[in-house]
Amino acid sequence: MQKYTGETPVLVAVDCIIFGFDGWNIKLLLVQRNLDPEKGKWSLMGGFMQPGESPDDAANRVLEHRTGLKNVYMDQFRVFGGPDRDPVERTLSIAYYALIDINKYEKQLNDDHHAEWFLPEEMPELIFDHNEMVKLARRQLMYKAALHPILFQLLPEKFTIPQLQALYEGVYQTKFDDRNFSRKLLSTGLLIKLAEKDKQSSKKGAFYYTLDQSHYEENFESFLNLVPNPNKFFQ
Amino acid sequence: MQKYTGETPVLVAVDCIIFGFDGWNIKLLLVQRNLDPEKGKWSLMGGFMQPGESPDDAANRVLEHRTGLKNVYMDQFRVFGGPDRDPVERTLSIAYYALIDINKYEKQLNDDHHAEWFLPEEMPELIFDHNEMVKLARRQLMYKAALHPILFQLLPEKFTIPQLQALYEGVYQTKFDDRNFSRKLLSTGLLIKLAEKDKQSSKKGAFYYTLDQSHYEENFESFLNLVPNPNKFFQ
DNA sequence: CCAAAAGTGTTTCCTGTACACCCATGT
DNA sequence: ACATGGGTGTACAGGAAACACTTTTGG
Repeated sequence: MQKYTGETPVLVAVDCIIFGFDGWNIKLLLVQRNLDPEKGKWSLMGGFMQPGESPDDAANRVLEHRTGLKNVYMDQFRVFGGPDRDPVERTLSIAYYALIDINKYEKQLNDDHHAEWFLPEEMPELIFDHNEMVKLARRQLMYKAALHPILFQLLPEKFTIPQLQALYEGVYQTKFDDRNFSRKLLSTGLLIKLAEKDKQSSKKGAFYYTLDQSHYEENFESFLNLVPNPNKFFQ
Repeated sequence: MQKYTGETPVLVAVDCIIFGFDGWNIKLLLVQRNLDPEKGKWSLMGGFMQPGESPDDAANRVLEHRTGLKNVYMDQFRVFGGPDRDPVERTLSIAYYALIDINKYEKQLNDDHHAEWFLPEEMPELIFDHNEMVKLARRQLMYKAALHPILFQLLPEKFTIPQLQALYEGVYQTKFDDRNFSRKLLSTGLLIKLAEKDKQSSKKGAFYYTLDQSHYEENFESFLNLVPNPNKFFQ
């Protein structure tokens, strides 16, 4: 077989920044690295791309292996490729962020792999350039979630509007006006109201909603305005 | 030196979708490929990432080598990594789009490298998955230019508002209202009016403007609304 | 009956859009 | 004078944001 001679191949890895939401806070899933160098230190979930795999395949495999979840929302957001980013050998990393429903996550795997959920403020130091990856992923999430309804991916099938709001407030670290928030979200036409109420967090109870899947997919690329004054977060 | 054993390295390339604007139309710069396979066929400008180079370095090198231009606006927008995308050998491609001032481009290099500017509608078939890359790059350009003032990068130092409008109309393939367009752009505070007028295209003449560089950089990440009814392009 | 949270109403403001008109000037 | 494009003025509609109030129900 013909080859491109004289070119130097490099290793290619994928790294996943995995976001979850526990009802109050956004959290990140980290693992303790099980190979040298930096064995035992905290890192993102990642792995090398295998022959026959596309980068997306690799990212999905890593995610399934670590969390037991398939068909997860993922966004490839940046390649990290500085020549010295991995001290062992030149490795290119394709970074993805993933949004998962924390309730579907299998705790069993968690323990097996020495994985743990962290609040962004309480994260330990990570290996290599993983700190930078997390920083960029959080920014990217804020950017995209201001325009597109991706945060639904972090919630269970049915959820209440106050839950949804708590999620947005977690991502943007601000309080939003309750009344405007619910009206804004309802006006998108993305939500289907259910008969059932959640009575856990209040006496009156909040109605459950689900996502209108077809409407969601059709208008996903359009610009919405889900966050008040988004520019204040990007200046 | 320690190594990750058992992992398969792959070649990594960068490919650049280079946009230019000749005053009336958006154009794309393509080259005739000078190595096998597919020698002589049209392709994007690309090259392999070299040891010691980051992907951004590689993209800048390719661009400078082919156009003579440095410090060009580039955006890494997607990795193309299907296992069979290059028939010769597994190659990952990191795709960038670049926006250049067509007047600064050196025609000499053009001829040397068998490069040519094409209208998007008149482009030849390209090798590998380059057609798909172009398609995605054009979409990405529309997306980003609706929110951020990147299209200025395609114009010379000084330009008139009608020129700017023609550019936007080229990118979105629509007519915009002249009066609203100029008012909207002026209200961004990005433009500095010059004393001089361009009398080429009208008797009254249109004032030249330049970009307020500091304002541009400071607010680059904020959302602007530069395009009327942007959602119609993404539904 | 009161407290606590859900969620609907109302008003104000501002921005995006549509459309009419005046301006400058080379021929 | 007049045609041709450049640019400003105006008027309206709809959406975003600020703030008030009612509704529900467990204790």
